[in-house]
Order: sequence, then C-alpha cells, then structure tokens
Amino acid sequence: MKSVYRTHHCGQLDKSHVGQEVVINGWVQKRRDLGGLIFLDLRDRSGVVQVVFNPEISEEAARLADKVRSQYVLAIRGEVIERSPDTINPKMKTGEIEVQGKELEVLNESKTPPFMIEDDVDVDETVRLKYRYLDLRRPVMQRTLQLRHQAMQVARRFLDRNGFVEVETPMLTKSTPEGARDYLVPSRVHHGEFYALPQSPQIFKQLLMVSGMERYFQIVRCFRDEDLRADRQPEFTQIDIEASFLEPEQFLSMMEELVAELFQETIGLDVPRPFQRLTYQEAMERYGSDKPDLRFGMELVDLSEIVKESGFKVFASTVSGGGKVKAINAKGSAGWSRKEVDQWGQTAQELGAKGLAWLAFKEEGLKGPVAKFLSEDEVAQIGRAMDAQTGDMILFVADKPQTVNDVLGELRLRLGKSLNLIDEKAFRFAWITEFPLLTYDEEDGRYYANHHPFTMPMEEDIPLLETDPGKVRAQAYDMVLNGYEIGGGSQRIHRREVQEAMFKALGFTMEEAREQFGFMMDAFEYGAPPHGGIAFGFDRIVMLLAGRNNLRDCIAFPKTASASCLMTEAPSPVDEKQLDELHIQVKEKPSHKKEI
RNA sequence: GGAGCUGUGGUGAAGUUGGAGUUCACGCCGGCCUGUCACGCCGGAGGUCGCGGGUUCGAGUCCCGUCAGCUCCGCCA
Repeated sequence: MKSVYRTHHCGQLDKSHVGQEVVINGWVQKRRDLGGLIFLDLRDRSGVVQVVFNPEISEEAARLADKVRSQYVLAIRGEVIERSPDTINPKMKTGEIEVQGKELEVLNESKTPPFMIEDDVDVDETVRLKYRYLDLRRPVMQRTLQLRHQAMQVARRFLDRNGFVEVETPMLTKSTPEGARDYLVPSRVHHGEFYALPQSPQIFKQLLMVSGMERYFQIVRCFRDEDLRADRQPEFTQIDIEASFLEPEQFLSMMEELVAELFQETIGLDVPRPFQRLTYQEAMERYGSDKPDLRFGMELVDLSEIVKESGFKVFASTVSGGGKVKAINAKGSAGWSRKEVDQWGQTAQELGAKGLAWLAFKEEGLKGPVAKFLSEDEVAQIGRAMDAQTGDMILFVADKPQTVNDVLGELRLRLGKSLNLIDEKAFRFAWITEFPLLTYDEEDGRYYANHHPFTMPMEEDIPLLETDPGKVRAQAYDMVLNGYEIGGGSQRIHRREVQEAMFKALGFTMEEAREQFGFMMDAFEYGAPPHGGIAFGFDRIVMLLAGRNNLRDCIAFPKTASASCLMTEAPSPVDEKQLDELHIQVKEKPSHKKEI
C-alpha cells in the first residue's frame, strides 16, 4: 500500500464511489467467515461499511483477513463495487455497496473487548465506565459527543457574533464560605493554606464588567463538592455570560435567541419565542416547583376558600390554622383499585404529607373517604375548580403551604409519568422570575442569599430589606426546560447603598463584608457599570438535546454517584512525600462501629 | 448522613422449600462452509455465586456486617 492511511471514511461511501479505489481505516466491527469468502464490517467514526475478501481477487488479503478479530485496527485498500440486487442490505446506510478488499494491513491487534461495541448494548454501567474508552467507541456515544461539540460551537459563534469576548478565569482561586462546598487544593508555597476550585466564575465575571469588558463569556468547568444526582456531577460545564449596559429585558431576549439557535442548529428544533414567564410564586402555586415541567397540565388548585368551613374537619382546621388545602386532578383515574389509591397515599406520606385525601367522580356517584363530609355545594365548587369530569380522581393535600406545594408538585410529576401525560418529544421553555432574594436559616438564625450576595433586589422591594428581608424579591431568573433548570442568573447590584443594605440584611457589618469580599467591594468603588448575567448548565442542555436522562451519558469521562472515576480510579491515596511537601497530615479514619 | 434497588463464567439473565458451580442466550477458541450482514453447522474452553462473618450435616439461596453501582432524600442554584 502506498500509504496505509485513508482516502475515504467508511460511512461516506455510496454508489457514487463505485469503481473507485479507496483506502479505509477503522476498527473491525464484525467478521463473517464463510470459508472461502470473508466479510468484514469496518467501523470508523463516520459509520460502517462492508468489506469482502475473495481469495480469487487477492489470496494474500484473504489470508490476512482470516486472522483478523473484533476491534482490530485495519487499513484496507480496495475497490468500491455495487452489490447485486439480492445482496443489498437496506438496514445499512452503505448497504448498496461494498469494498472489495485487495490489500489489508493490520495496524494493531485488539484483545476481545469486555462488552460488544454496539448501540443497544445491555451491560452494567460499572463495566462501561471502567472501559470508558471502549464505551465511547459505540456510535451512540460518538453521536452524543459530536452533538455536544456542535452545541458548543453554536454557542461560541452566537456569543462572538453578539460582541461577547471569551475570557478565561482562574481555576485556582479563593474559597468562599457561602454556597456549595468547595474542592480545595493545598498550597505548597503557603503552609496550611488552600486554593479552591471555582464553583463558578461569578466574582471574576463581575470584575470583568468593572474592567470594561462589557460583554464576557466563557465555556468553563465548575466544581462543587456536593453529593451527585442523575443531573448533577461534581465537575460540570457552564456557558457563563455577563453583560453591561443592557436592559434586563434585552438581555433575556438575547439569551432566548442563543438557546433557540442552539436547539435549531443541533437538532433542528424550532423554539417559539418569547418564552413563557412565571414568577417564582406562581410556579410554586401552580406546579409546586421552581422548575416546573410544562409539558403537561395537572396544575395544583387552591381549594382552601371552598373547604374552609367544610364538615371534613381536617380541611377546615388546616385552613383555620394558616395552612392550605390544594388538589390535583388525575384525569381518568377514578377507577383506581384500593391498592393503587393506597400506594399513592403512601407516596404522599413519604414525601411529607400527613395523608392523601381523594374524591373519585364515578358514574355511580362520588367515592372516597372525604365524600360524605362534603356538602353538595362544596362538591359542585370543587368540581368546577378542578374541571372534574366523570371518571376523574381528585387528590387533596392539606398542610402548611410549603408542604402542600412540595408534595403535590412531586405527585404531579410522578402521576404525569405514570399516566403517560408527558410528550417526550416536546420542549417547553420558560423563565422563572422574581425569586426570593434571601432565605432565613433557622439553625444559624440569619438570612442567606439565595443566589449570591450581589443579586439586585426588585426596585420596589428595596425598602423591605430593612423591615422584612424574607419578602424581598430578586431580579433573578432561571431558565427552565422540561422540569430541569438549565440556566440561572440575575441583575447585579452596582450601587453602594443597595449593597450595604444587602450586607446588613445578611447580618454582616461592613467590616465583615470587607473581610470576605474586600477586593470585590474595592473594585465596585471604581465605577461598576450596571450589569447582569446568566450561567447555563451546558451538560444538562446536551442531555436534553440528546434525549437522555442522565449526565454521565453526555460527559466523556464522568464520575460515579460517589464521585469516583472507575477508569482512572481517582481519587486515590498519594505518597507520604507528596503530603509532606503540602504540609498535610491525614487523620485516622474514624471507626464506623457504634459503641453499645 | 439516610432509604430503596442491584451484584451468579467475558457480557446479559434464570436458579423453586437450604441439597453437586446448575441452566440458557450472546461473546470467545478450534473445525467445516464462496454472498453473509443477528451468517449457518459441529466441537470446546471458561466460575472467589461482590467481600467478610454467622446459622446449618449442608448456603448462590437464611441472618449480620461490609464494599461497589444506580435512583431518591438530606446537601447543592
């Protein structure tokens, strides 16, 4: 072979190449030895093509092909030939042609892989993660990584076109006590001191606004040492954005455009704009969640007014005690068996409710333990409020307002899945706005910033910072898609007196604030422009683009639920010498056995 | 930190009432086979039943502990 390297990609070849001599490279997907004839399916990242070795064409190549095994890396020179009609494989993209092998060179052999390299492989994830490099050979994983790449390019192009400048910020930075737990990096030079890996470049991007960068972005790794979930990894990627001198409305609209372009140019989805808006309050009341899945209805309805004097004492006393009675309508579920009803009731209790009251609108009349306590008028009003038809099942929770929303919100999601109400192909975007600025922590006896301490309150709520901080709404917004938070941001405080009021509400004196955020406060005294920004959870966006439901499938080398990497076996112990240099001594692992 | 589920040749599963490392499919190895593409046929190899302890004459199976993976709560914007 003149050169063993390819002239064409496997998946590219079609009828237009018939008669051409080509060189292809790739991995052996499958070998079918018919004795005389040997068929090889050769795979590269573009796809698979069938190569046929016939000893009558090339005895040497056929002899070599006999020794080849799965996942061997090959170079094949051959002629693209049209398959006879009866041998066309309609299941293959390249099924109309095949390569007649004339020369074969084994570029590398391969051990038999621990699992088959194919899309619908059914193998324990532990094995996939241990041999991630093989897992990533599977076409579906290749497609996902390419989709991720495309999404990244679209975002970069869009932001560049709109005047955003990509600036890198430090990975070795300063630990801040609020927010998520930091990953720490010990300093060798500074005895007993530590860097922190960034939870996000929040402070730096705001400082870049002070620097006059005006529009900044970065596609950046962030780190949070908290426990994992299917949609949470300890290191993850944000599209981090900040802009000065932009009306918040202009900014949000531009971010909608970014996301719409991203979905359009990757999966061809037309995203209607502007996005639906819900205030935090509204989202909690109607969906029991600050990241509602809007692909289906089943909204929470407040029935407190209707049942406040009801003969059903649980309802009446809950309302008079300051609680709420709310319900959802499980359409068409009046026929649930006793067992099913009990199971949902148990779920409600596991979620924190005292119980789950129910009312079934059946052909033969109302059923349910609540039925006989409700007046005809109450039933009629409930029926209207819930839009109840015959065959519907109304599920009630009576409790503190927050418990009611939490429980019904979660029940709504589970029922939505179990009743198949969710259109899996739909993408429903929304902004959630007017988040509470602060949350009171009972244990610490103080308020904490929900977003971060530089989030701008709503203008009209600023006076409340002194009188009723818990009521202050923030100029903060989350972008929500199908029940996932895919982005969050805010307008930032750029006025000194507002920042002071904020720190006061957080219980910091100006001196204490200066200790923690000194450089930030210094900077803000040199002319901070009005600015705001957002950070998108890039991995989650890719996950939704790819139609998957866990982040591990969208990250090349992810961590397990216990934050380890099964391939590299990180984290791992290190040499005593390394620890010495870092002035670190590891404590004895405490015994888990409890004294009796 | 807590709860649930899972762990059996390389992979995926089955294993009943506690009675022989037992079965199936895929893969792997060898042989035969010139139109296969889930190739076919014949033969073969391959096991720390996650790990440790206990109960028992006897444990894949029952009990306790532990490790790993997944999902969720707490935690996390």
